[in-house]
Amino acid sequence: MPRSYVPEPGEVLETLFRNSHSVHRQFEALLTELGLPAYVTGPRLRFLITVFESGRIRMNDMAAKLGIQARTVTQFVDALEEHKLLIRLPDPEDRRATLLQVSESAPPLIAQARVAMSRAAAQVLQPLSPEMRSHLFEALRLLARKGVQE
Amino acid sequence: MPRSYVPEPGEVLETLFRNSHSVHRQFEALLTELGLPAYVTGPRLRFLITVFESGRIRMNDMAAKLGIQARTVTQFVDALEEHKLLIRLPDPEDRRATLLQVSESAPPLIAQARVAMSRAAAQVLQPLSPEMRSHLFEALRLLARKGVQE
DNA sequence: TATTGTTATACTCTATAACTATA
DNA sequence: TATAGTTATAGAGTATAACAATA
Repeated sequence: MPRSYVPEPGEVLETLFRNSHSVHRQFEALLTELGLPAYVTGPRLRFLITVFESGRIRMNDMAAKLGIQARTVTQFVDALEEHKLLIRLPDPEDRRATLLQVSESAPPLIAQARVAMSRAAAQVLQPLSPEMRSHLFEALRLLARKGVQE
Repeated sequence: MPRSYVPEPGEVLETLFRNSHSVHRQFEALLTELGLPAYVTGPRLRFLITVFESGRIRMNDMAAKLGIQARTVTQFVDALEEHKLLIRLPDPEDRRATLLQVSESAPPLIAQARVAMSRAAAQVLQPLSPEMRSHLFEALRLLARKGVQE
């Protein structure tokens, strides 16, 4: 296939779907290999890291930020709080609201997870040249920006 | 960010994870918009299309092909057979085995789904130039090849 | 003994709808 | 009346383990 081949959009999407499962599995396997507990799944990690980067954030805002329902947020928080990675705080400005904050044990776990992510990525991206990796990243970054807008 | 920036592998993966949820949702929404029934989900469609492209295939081989467990295959087949999209045939060469084949009503539905996939992709990939789309496709194709080997 | 697919069971991610407490 | 979060419930995707039929 020549380098200038411009694929049908549907083809690109189909390729993306076919791969995402295998990529996710490789990633979760590496998390386990690095000694991270089984309850630290991909989505929970994404949730935890988002809270970590936000400092303190309302549950409601988490729902908006991740594009999930309030109910789903409650479930993530229940699971992460049970494992002492997250704490709920009352919002002093609105007694209906709840603020989230990571616990003291979260940052080391996040650091470990990032190592896992790095290794998983290195493994997954190994067949790509640095140039292609750069292209892929730029494409994903643009797609991400669009995702935020919707 | 200059074009020659080569990202950390972990960064690429994190971007991929952050986006895949939003992409999947956009896709499923379009499936519904095009009038496809709600039980035709992404994974089921992937399963159905794989059988379609194989002609006749053993359940066991489907598990290997998709990287899922035998139990999970049974579940997909149960669901798709219930909705008359797939049929089970006894394998004449091995009485333990079961062959899968799509039903007559599957091909039109697959065609419709491909339209949805095309539109979803066009929508998702809109922010990319044709050149970047081509790069993205090439990268995904290489990653897919690796996925098959594992 | 090993393999194919199923039954039994469980966990995670996600959603909608009804409800409680507050605003 | 509207909003924040929870309880109740459900469906989809995935997995492991035990089992029956067949090889």
